[in-house]
Amino acid sequence: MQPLAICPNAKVAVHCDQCRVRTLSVCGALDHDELLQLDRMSRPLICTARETLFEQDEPAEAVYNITSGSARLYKLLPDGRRQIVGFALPGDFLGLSMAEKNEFSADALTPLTACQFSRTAFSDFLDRSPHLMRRLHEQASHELTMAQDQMVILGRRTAEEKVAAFLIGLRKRWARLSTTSVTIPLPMTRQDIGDFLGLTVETVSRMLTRLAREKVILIVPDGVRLLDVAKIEALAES
Amino acid sequence: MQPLAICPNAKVAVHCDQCRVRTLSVCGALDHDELLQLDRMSRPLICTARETLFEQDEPAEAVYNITSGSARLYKLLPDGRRQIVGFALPGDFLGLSMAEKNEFSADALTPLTACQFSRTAFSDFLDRSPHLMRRLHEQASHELTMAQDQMVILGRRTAEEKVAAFLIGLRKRWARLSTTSVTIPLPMTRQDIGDFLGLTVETVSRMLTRLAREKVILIVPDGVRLLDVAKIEALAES
DNA sequence: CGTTGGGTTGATCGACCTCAATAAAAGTGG
DNA sequence: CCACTTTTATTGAGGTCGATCAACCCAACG
Repeated sequence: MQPLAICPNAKVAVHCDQCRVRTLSVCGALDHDELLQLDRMSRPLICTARETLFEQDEPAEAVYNITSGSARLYKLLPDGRRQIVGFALPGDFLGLSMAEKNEFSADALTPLTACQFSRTAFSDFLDRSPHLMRRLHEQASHELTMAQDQMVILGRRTAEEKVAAFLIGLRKRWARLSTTSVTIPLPMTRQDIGDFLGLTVETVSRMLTRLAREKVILIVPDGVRLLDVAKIEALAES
Repeated sequence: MQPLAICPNAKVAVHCDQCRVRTLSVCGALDHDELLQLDRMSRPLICTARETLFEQDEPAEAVYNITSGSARLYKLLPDGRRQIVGFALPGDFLGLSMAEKNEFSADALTPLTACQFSRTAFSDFLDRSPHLMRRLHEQASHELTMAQDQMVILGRRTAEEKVAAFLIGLRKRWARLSTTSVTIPLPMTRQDIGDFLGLTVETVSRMLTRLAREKVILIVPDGVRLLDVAKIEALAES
């Protein structure tokens, strides 16, 4: 039987009890019985890099529990300006608000797998499972806290601090998923980082280059390695 | 019996069934029975302008349902930079996340009244009332959506657009509370607006002056009057 | 009255953006 | 496997929007 892996080239898990992200995700709140019910409701989703999961303002037919890979969540202005409101990693739930319309667009940064649920079916299930409801709310509250932290970064930090805070924040999130590592995978482009931090590609590149020149980080393929964690945390300090 | 008013000089309502913001707030989800229980748990809170409700990183002893007046919610950086993460108006609930520590500080902009609950008692009540849990989650989801909209404003909009979007956003929120009006009360200072939008006081002042010079708004004591709603909406358009 | 906090306005500066060129990497089809 | 295109990343030169610094106004208030 094929286990669910965080690495992108995995097949979808056959059963929830083999899901590597279960304890981290909203499903962690469920007992065996509830898990079976939910399992029957889920459809596996496998998509390739660059593929769109859903689009801003479209009716939200499904909700998703990411099991592997990563995605960018973004809002577009009419003139094409883009703000990335978050990056989704394995264990993250998309559709927390159960709203009828998508608040943002989402597309895969890497090959991605997810458990997909009909939004209405999931919402009904929610009414029968207070545990899950509470867990979903905790997750939403956590997202809200992260959004508020991001507001501080966007509104009151310099370009260098933004990039440092971004790396530290991402490191923390990866750490929950795998063993803590000084190497931070960056599945997104510099443009994506810029659109997340309210900067241009060029400024992101310059700041990363500066940090590398000062031996604070080492730029590696598809990521960065932290050389001086104390220094970068000082830059990012909240 | 003294009714609960949105205007700041009101006394606290004696009973929930006279609360002017009940249908707008999380309490709107409750039936008569539940409302009575909650009523018994609540303590009235009356505080003056500038008074602090709670502070960032302190243990969260209480949660609040604002019944009149307004407050600013903000995060401080060690060096004194401030980011206002939101303004609380009547009907708003503070402590949505039920977290043990406050994620931000809050202080009153005007004289303010609220229903105060022990956080633990409210949390216990939540476990017995799925309606309220769901309503709280809806509220948190709404806050999350607003936070993401604010991220777009902070990251990808010009100073003029920021100020326009701020006015339109606040207008929408006041409209829920009172009859729609072209006059928008601004209980906060220019500094507060700047710290909300990632601008300096001077820039906020200049942008308001510019909008006034172009006859888009009229600056009045403690607020602005919208003269050209179409134009300001065009500037703020998402 | 003097004091204080909030608001406006002007002059100057600089952090980040824009535009442009180049390099490096990743696809793509023969 | 290699030309060829496309995408992504880097670097430099110059411009601009909003910040900074400073002066001043005004209303509230003891």
